[in-house]
Amino acid sequence: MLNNSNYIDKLRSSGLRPTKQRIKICEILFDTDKTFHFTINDLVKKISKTTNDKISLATVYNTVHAFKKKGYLKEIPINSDQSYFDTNTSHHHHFYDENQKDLIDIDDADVGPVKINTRIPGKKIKSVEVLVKVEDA
Amino acid sequence: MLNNSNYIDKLRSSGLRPTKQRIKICEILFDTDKTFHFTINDLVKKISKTTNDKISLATVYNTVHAFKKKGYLKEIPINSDQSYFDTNTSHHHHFYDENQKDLIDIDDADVGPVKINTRIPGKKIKSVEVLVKVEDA
DNA sequence: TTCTACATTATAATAGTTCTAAACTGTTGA
DNA sequence: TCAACAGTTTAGAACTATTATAATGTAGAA
Repeated sequence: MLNNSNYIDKLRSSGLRPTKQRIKICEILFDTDKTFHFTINDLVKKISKTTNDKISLATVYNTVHAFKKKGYLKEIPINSDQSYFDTNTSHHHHFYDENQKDLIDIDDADVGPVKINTRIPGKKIKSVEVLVKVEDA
Repeated sequence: MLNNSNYIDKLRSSGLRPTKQRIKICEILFDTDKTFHFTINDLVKKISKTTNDKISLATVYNTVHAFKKKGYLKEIPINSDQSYFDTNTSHHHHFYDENQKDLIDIDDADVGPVKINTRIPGKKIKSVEVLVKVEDA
């Protein structure tokens, strides 16, 4: 678990000013061993639960986007409606529970190697993501 | 290539009334050997290019959703902003060109078998989709 | 043809996200 | 230390994609 001064260093070293809003969001997102998935809405709720200071919605968006750009968060493509983010930035895959509308990590090691036997000329592969949709058995 | 009376049969047999708007949209979506990807916006533009009758936006949404529900279209999860649909409803995967914001089919046969070595208790796998993000080499 | 249920339409409403411009605050350097 | 600047936050407006609404229209059955 990191403490605030670690977050300050982390932010500063990535060229982001360590403001109290950003530090607070760091605490919520990264102050745990577990990684998790969230929407902006989830994050806003979590902020209002854990602090009395309100952080404006625009700041939450700005911060999440800044963190995504710096590689501290990953965005996960799920059927439209809203953006899901993942604090686990390592390469891995996902289950998506269509009944519970819930995302669950799949460790990279739990997915056999994915072979792509075709290429697009002039393009290089950036990532290969597997989304496994599940439903009640 | 199908003609209108085929579309009328197709619609009727799936319990959708063959209205002229639906037939027009069928022509645009299915009147070609090739399958393709589109957003609602793309489709609206294509409609206004190929006909003088205007089809209201609400009808386009309704029709696309009806077709999706009937299995004539697939929705593809790509980073948020808007929904992508695919006239290719067979099982297959996608390249997503991050520079051109373009989707390209990958034939199922061009992706080696994907092994998922973990399960969620009480859930069964509905689909396994691979999204390969590419960028300029 | 006439009736009825389903479709279409324009428009309003909603939800998620981004923009804007003013106020605020970390940081730098005198 | 403190002023000044550049980056940040903020509230609210604006924007975009999508869905809901309620009136009008139309396909198909009798």
